[in-house]
Amino acid sequence: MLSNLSFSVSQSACLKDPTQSELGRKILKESINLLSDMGLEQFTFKKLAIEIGSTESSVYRYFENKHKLLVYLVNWYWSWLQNKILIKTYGNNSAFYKLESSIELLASPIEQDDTYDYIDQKKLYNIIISEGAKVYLVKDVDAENSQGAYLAYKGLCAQLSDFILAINPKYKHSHTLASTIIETCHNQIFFSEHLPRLTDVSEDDYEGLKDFLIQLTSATIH
Amino acid sequence: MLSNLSFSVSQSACLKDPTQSELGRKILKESINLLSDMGLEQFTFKKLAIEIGSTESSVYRYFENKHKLLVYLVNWYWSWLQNKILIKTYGNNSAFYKLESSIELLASPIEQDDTYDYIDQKKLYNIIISEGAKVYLVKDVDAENSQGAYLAYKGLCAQLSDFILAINPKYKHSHTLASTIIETCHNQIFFSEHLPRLTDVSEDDYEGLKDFLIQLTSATIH
DNA sequence: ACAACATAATAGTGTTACTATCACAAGAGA
DNA sequence: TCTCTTGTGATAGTAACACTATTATGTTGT
Repeated sequence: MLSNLSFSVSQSACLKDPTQSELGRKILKESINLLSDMGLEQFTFKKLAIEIGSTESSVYRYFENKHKLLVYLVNWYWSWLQNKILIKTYGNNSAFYKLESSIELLASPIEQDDTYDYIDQKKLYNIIISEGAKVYLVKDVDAENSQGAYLAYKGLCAQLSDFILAINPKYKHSHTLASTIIETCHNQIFFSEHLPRLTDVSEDDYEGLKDFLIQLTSATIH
Repeated sequence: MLSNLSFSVSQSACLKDPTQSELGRKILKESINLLSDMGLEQFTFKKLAIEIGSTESSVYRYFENKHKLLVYLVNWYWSWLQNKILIKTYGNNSAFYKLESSIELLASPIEQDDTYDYIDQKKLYNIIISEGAKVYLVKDVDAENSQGAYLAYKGLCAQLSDFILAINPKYKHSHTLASTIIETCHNQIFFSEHLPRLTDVSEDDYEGLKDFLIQLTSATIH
């Protein structure tokens, strides 16, 4: 069954696999709640420890610091999304359908997938939109990159790039366009919620955003 | 002379106008150096104070905190850039030329403009690319927005939006496309330097980036 | 000569981001 | 049963950070 295809999350961001223990899963669950509520800057391991009824030092056994925890969560999302795309585009559909489906998955409010009860995907999606870029907008991006911190993002980008090239093998900017689609999606949702003068997308108007992205993509490729 | 047109920077981000005193100008100059070198997270007022041979408390008389200082600098850049665009597109040129010129200014290595000797524009451009998004990716974005922290960005976006509408008055996503162009420009430069698998733009290949953006824009609008 | 102002110098506070150590409980193997 | 490991809790401590407050000093304008 394709729908049961599992995916793996890179363990390079954590010291110990948080999915394998009760405390680890509580850390994931509660950090998603707190990050989604208060944002990365206000979030601390102290607050998290209080929330899960544990201690700072216990949290540090799983993650070196809050940035690594964010990297883990963002990677989880990228891996999960790529998996969703693979499932949806499996089979011999047209390349354009595949790209369109990917954009739809990227720019859609998440439906909860209860396979992972320690991950609230709607809240995780909020975190991606508000905090996602912070995983790479850091001084030691190169060091983290060489440790594989962004492999899942690159995988997703490569996937979209392949769909683009299948539509037009001569298009020279498939990766550029792929990452533009991904980033624009999050930016525009953020703008629609907080800086509406920067966009024509209305709050929660995912259809409008999809239309924009699909029209932009297909016009650009051809 | 249009080239001498002056521009004003919103003073809402600072407690006292830093351009009006020797210490204020030193704060601007040295904070640009430090931010460009070490990034926002490692930057502190303590380090800045040492660098300018002053004290933390003196710096606090100009800016409430380092985030406000970043907001000031980013606003300075947006205002300066919009001014550059106004100068370059003045007169009855075609709308497409105006949009193309704007993209060129956005996606170009800065030539130093020595009118403001306390602002190193090349370093400021680096800060925009690596830290720019952090001015709005914060929890209290709505509060800062209502205090006018992003007026310059909105102004620039409105400017590009007008050019887009002059080309095709029926296009429904002029603001969305405008902010997409701006954000994509910075993202892709960052990717080309740090995460090359996410882009086809090579490091320092500003021409390639311009070509991508102009082709994307003109294909999308028509 | 005096007032107003900008800056320097110093001190202090609460929080953050860790690191270290020790104690304890559960389970696994000998 | 004994012991060894593993995971967790409890406690303590440190350096840096993000401020706030106070007082002193020097400079400028009237």
